[in-house]
Amino acid sequence: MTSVTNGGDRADARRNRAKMLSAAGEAFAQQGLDVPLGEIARRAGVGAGTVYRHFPTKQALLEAVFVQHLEELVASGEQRMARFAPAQAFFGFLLDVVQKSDLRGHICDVIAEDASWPRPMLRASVQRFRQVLTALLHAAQRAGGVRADIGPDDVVSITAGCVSMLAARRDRAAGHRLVQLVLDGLRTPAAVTEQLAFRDSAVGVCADCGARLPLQATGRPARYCGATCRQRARRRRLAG
Amino acid sequence: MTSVTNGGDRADARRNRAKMLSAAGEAFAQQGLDVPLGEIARRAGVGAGTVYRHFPTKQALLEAVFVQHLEELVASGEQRMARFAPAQAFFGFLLDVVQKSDLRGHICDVIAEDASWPRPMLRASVQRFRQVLTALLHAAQRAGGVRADIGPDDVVSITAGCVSMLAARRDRAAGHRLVQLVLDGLRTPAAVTEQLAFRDSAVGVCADCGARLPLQATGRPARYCGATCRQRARRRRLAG
Amino acid sequence: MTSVTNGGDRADARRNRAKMLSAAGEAFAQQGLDVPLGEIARRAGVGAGTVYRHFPTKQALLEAVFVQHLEELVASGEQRMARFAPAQAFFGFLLDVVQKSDLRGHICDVIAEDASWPRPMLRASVQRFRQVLTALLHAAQRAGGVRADIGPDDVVSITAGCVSMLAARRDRAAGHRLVQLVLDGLRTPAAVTEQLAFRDSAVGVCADCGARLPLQATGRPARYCGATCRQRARRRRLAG
Amino acid sequence: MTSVTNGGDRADARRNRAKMLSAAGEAFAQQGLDVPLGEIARRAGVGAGTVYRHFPTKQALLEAVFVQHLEELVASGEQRMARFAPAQAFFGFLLDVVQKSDLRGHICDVIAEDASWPRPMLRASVQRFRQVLTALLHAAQRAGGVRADIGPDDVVSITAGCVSMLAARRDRAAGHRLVQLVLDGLRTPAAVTEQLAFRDSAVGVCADCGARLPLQATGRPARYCGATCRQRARRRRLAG
DNA sequence: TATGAATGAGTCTTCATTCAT
DNA sequence: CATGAATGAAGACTCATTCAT
Repeated sequence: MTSVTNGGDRADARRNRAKMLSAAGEAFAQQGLDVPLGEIARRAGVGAGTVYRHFPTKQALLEAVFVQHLEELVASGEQRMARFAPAQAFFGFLLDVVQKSDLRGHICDVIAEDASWPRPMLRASVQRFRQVLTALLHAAQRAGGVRADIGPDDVVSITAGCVSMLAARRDRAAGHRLVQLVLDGLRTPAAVTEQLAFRDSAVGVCADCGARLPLQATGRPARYCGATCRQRARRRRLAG
Repeated sequence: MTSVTNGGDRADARRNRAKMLSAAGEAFAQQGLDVPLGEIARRAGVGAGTVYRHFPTKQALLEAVFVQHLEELVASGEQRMARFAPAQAFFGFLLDVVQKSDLRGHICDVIAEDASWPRPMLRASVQRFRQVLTALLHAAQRAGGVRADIGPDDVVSITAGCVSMLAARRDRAAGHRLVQLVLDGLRTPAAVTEQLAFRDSAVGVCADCGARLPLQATGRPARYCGATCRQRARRRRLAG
Repeated sequence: MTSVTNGGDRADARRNRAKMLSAAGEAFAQQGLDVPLGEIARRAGVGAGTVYRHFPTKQALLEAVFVQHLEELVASGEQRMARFAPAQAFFGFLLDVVQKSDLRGHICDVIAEDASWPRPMLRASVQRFRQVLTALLHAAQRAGGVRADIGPDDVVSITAGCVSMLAARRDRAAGHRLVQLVLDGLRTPAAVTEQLAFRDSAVGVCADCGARLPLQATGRPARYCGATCRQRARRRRLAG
Repeated sequence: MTSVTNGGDRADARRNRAKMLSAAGEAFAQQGLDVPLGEIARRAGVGAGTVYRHFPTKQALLEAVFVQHLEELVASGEQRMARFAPAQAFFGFLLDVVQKSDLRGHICDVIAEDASWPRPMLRASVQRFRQVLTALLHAAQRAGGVRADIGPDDVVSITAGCVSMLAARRDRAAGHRLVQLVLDGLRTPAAVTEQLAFRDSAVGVCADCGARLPLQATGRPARYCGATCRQRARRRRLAG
């Protein structure tokens, strides 16, 4: 569906395309948007011409990478919307966006609607992304978990800022704490106080996505809102 | 072309150097770090060779631009430290850093201590910058205006994030509001609640830097902590 | 995709070959000899590999196009030799060559004996072409319709020049007039004078190929030497 | 005046520019318009970047070559117009054009007014060229030396054809004879007959440009109309 | 066998850096 | 000392040709 070339039915071609997208994503993230195409080709283990067969220009390749990234985020957002409480879904989504946007912050320029990226496919993906984001935001606002004076553009900007914050930080754990701190700024003042109170006692809030946890009278207090967050936190601990 | 005295020549050279630094700063900000050196020379109204006489490589020029930028920030920070109350000085300084770092966020990579920038002069400037920042932070923390669990690195990261936020935003006023929101996250929980309360009644806090204002029983309530912030806010209103 | 019988497969292959030759001819004519092979394959509706199955290199394809072209011209020349009076046959043949060599003059390089085209098949075709041309020329010279101081090479050169003339001209009718004018230069001086006199009265010469017409005492004077020329002229009038 | 760069005052730069133009002219003529720019740079003895400093694209270089060529022709035409009798000037000019257009006929595409060459400088040169050509043609027609039913476009086409003729011919002398033959087709029928008669007796016509010579009663009959044609014919003999 | 994906050498073009004027 | 011309290494992109499916 996201292919630039139309009917590439051959299995090897599809595999190559995936290899290139993945290699390009890593290369852009590690070496910046100026990484030579030859480097991407080398990482993907193909010739330069093969890259051009699939993506007519370097710009097209970059856009394909972004499109793929956005679509993963959209899928994740839609799942959260269906499974979690509004505020939990919203903040979990934002964390997801920030953590998966390792592309040294270059993704920011794309998420922020920018007239200089006119390719229709990318534009459509950006729109879908913003739709999901807006839906999550409004639901969370209706549920009282997010300040009412915040709009989708604000959320996008804050997200972009968090990505930069993370990119500028070698210490991932510290970075994550900061992201939490910044995102907390989006909560309603009441919710902030609540959060702070809870956090002081280290009880009642998911240690990963920050969503409130149902208080249980007995048993060991839950630290995470579910298996997903527990696993994510664990991976983060292991990754250092 | 040559002036009357040898001393005049040196003055010419200094003026040229300033022209180049200024032109380079604008060029980097507007066209990114990939702007050709010829373009910078053209903006400065000098030949390419002249740029090389003053800066041995393009990298050196870039660093000189950053050094100048950092030194301006340092000077501003030292003034604030001398003139304002700790928290006010700290937050005013952060706002200053964010607003003057129009270099589309490229400055972030520099402020964040990075091993790939080994030039001693830049390194020294970065250190001075971090010293001022640390002093301001600790003073504000001792005064109870800033959360105690925040370190200098965190502040740098947050600042970098705010620059990105502003860069991704066409609407400057909205961007500024967001920056305020994020920086508020650094205040102590008590201070936050206070702020929020004050802000609701629109009294007692500088509308620009957010520092607390001395409550006066009579007379028109102050909106700004001083002439500087009033002027800055005015410029922002005029700029739209 | 495969037909019913093996014989059918061979027929398919022959049809494919014809499609490719025709597509290549058009492509070379319209876009020059630098047209990509992929473009030719696309025009022929086959894959690039199929072209290579039939023609080992692009050069070979080009030569096959020329061979086909030359053989059509040879066939046409032989027919004229058998059916028309010598001068009429000669000039008609030249017109044919010029008009069918729409390949923007690229054919010139081939017709002119050139050592850089060493493929035997092409060489044979060129030889056959020159044999026919020489036979027509000599016959016309023996018949007194063409200057005696002209050799086959001269005729080839003049033909090439006429093709260029036509190619440089958007107005086909005007181009055709010029070709006539140039070819008239090959006639014997006496014939030229005759022609001019005739042309003044618009009688006695085929209005298309310029061959002399038998004068008839009665009846409507003939404008063309035969149905072929009449038809050709008509097509030209319709094409504008 | 024809420079793309504006104030290239330095002597070495001007010399380099001339070297490049000359090298490019030869390269285009010998290897066609597809000759790599590196080859041109090599012939000129400069680096590839130097070519691009003077001519921003390959197309621009090609056009500069044509402009220079056209301006030489224009200058030659204007001199002839001032010094010779109309018909003599006209035919001498055409010979000049044909002989100097060694660019394997590629010049044809340029002389023939073509919308795909929109650069203003080239366009201006083409216009000047056509003005001179038209002036020469009309003067010769008024003087009765050229058929009245010929227009400037016809002359351009014929010239282009002659260039191709010459290009397809290794034997320069034979080529020259053919050009004469074709150009004679432009003379008035009366002039043709005259020419032919004269030529038979080898008296009274310039052996190079074909202009009539004043008959002298005594002394050795003149073979050329002046020193220029004599010299040109001699060069041609030596060149073989 | 036909297809079209992969290849990589070759081309145009840019630009940091050097150097003659 | 300033200038801007020259350099050439490097990058984006094309396309003839080969080869796996």
